Amino acid sequence: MADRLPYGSGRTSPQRRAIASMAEELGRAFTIDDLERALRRKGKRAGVATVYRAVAAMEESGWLERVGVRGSKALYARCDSPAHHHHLVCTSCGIVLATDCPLEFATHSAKAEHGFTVTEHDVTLYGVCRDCRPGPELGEDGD
Amino acid sequence: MADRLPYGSGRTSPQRRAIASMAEELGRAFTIDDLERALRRKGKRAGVATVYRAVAAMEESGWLERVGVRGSKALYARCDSPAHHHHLVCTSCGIVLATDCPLEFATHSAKAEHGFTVTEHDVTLYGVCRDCRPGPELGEDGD
DNA sequence: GCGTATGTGAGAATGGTTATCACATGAGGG
DNA sequence: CCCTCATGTGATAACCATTCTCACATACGC
Repeated sequence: MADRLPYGSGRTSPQRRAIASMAEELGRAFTIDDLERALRRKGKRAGVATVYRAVAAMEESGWLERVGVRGSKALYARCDSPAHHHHLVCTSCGIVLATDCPLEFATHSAKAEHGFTVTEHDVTLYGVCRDCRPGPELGEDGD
Repeated sequence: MADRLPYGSGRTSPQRRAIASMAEELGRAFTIDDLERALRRKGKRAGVATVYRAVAAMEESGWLERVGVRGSKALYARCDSPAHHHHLVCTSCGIVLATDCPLEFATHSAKAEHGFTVTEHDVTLYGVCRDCRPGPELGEDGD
């Protein structure tokens, strides 16, 4: 069901159309930089700020999802299923496979389901510990 | 107790001693900034670069571990167990609890084990997909 | 068509992190 | 002890992904 609109209630524009169609076309995880480069390669131009804004809007609408980082750049990917899930990002080709959420699945299930060999994973759970519930944010960061 | 040395084979220095002891003392997840601030509060001074280098060295030696981010800053925490595991980071107080690795555990187990209420989690598995094994890194980033 | 809320883009600003480089110092050997 | 020099320090500049600014352009409801 891809009838979800890339920009939700936002406006469309030639740039945004190009960006959305390129994100679709890439079919794998990409950085803002990848996206810009791909656009340029197709003769489409879009300022950096515009690409960042467009990607933020697409993420906001749920049409795109942040799927981790590559180096110091954020990684994004098209995301069809509205249901909660997680991602298998191939470090070789960048393909992104969706997989069910419950953390019960593990490395071997990734392998069984997708033939995907997990070599690294990053799992951190955020929440509130026993002593803090229900406390405020750790707001003493001052920045 | 900590028979593992904070700096592995590296040298020690007043600054590094202060930094390591402060990391120990904090007893919870901290950013470089937190660490610096805590040092300053104790009258110990250490340049930014020094703190970054010290933390990098401590991470290298396995004495410290990166346990995610807070905003745009990297989060670190003392890490005793050499065994592979994951972290429960309290967004309220920053306490870090270690938990066994296998992804089979889930939200409810965090709750059962630690009284920790998971409100968010970030799970991404990196590896090599069926079609790529055994391929090279996705090195076309060009920067 | 008009008006205006919204998108665009060049460039500056931000902010965490890393590199530079001159200087200081820990620690092993003599 | 003292020398040596590999290694650590720190002020500062550089880096770089991302965000902001602001003047201008344009989508789209009326």
